[in-house]
Amino acid sequence: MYTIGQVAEMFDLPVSTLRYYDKQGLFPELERTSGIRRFGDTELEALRVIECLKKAGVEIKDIRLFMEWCAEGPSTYPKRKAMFEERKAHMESEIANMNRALDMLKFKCWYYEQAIQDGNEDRVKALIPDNLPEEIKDTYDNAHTQ
Amino acid sequence: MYTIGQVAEMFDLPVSTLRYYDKQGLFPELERTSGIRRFGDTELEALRVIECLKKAGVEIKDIRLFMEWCAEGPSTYPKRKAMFEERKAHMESEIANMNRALDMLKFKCWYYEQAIQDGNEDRVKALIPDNLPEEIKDTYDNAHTQ
DNA sequence: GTAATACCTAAACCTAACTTTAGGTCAAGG
DNA sequence: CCTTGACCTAAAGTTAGGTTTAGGTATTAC
Repeated sequence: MYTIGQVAEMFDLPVSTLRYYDKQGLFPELERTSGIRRFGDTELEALRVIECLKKAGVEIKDIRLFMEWCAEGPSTYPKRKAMFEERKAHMESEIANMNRALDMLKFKCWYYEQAIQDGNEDRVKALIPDNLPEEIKDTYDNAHTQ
Repeated sequence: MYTIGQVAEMFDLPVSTLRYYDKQGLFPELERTSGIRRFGDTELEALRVIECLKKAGVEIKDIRLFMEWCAEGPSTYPKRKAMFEERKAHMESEIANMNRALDMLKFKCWYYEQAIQDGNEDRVKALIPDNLPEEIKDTYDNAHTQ
């Protein structure tokens, strides 16, 4: 069993954030002794899941839902799995989006490299979109589809 | 030249967002005729860049900076390129992070699939972290490094 | 002539996820 | 004793990126 301060240090989070998570219902099984929060294995595992779900872009209220399902027992396995499946699909499309944005950035880097060499944008502008060199053509195409 | 309403339709953005962008200084060259905004090629190109930079996680105030550099001319090419380079690096690490989060999600999907089949988490919990089947081991390892 | 539109501004409001503040309890150290 | 530090609460404040509201102008449609 750990105090809020110890957990804050372990997870490198401010104490205020842990209190906030608690208030949002993210630790439904959290115990207290004379008012003081006592974090156990359940809460540490919850925090690991919270880190994962936050990275996956899940809102606090949906994380709370998940934690409530965990407290409810095996009958909620399908719901929990469905939540992860939905997030997985969402994340995959996010990553695809970001890869397109990344290609735009790569193209812009290349573009300004040319502009710096030429001292102006005239030549490089004239290359777009049909006379780009092979080295950058795919990147451009990928960045500008959809 | 286009009105704000036409541009809103072209980019599928609310008119209020365009006014907000203007107020934030994202169109430093925007002209007006008797108070009415007139969007030209410069502004349409700016909007394309804004979409790109927003996807890349750039804040409005940094986008403004970029637009000001564009208005300043060729002397700012190196600054502009540096901004894209910095964003590119940032984005690459973001994508790497997201791929790790994705692996966590994949693992959780697999985990709950097992739990559903077994009716409890006992067997699957006992497999972690050293007795995982080949099919999921790499995913688990990738998700739990760092 | 009047009503619906499209434009304008300034300022208030909104949401998420925290953080900060103000005020209070309790135990240990000097 | 009294001060320092770790804990507590409720409530107000913060930030980003908009959105909504209230009030006004100008043009077009009937």
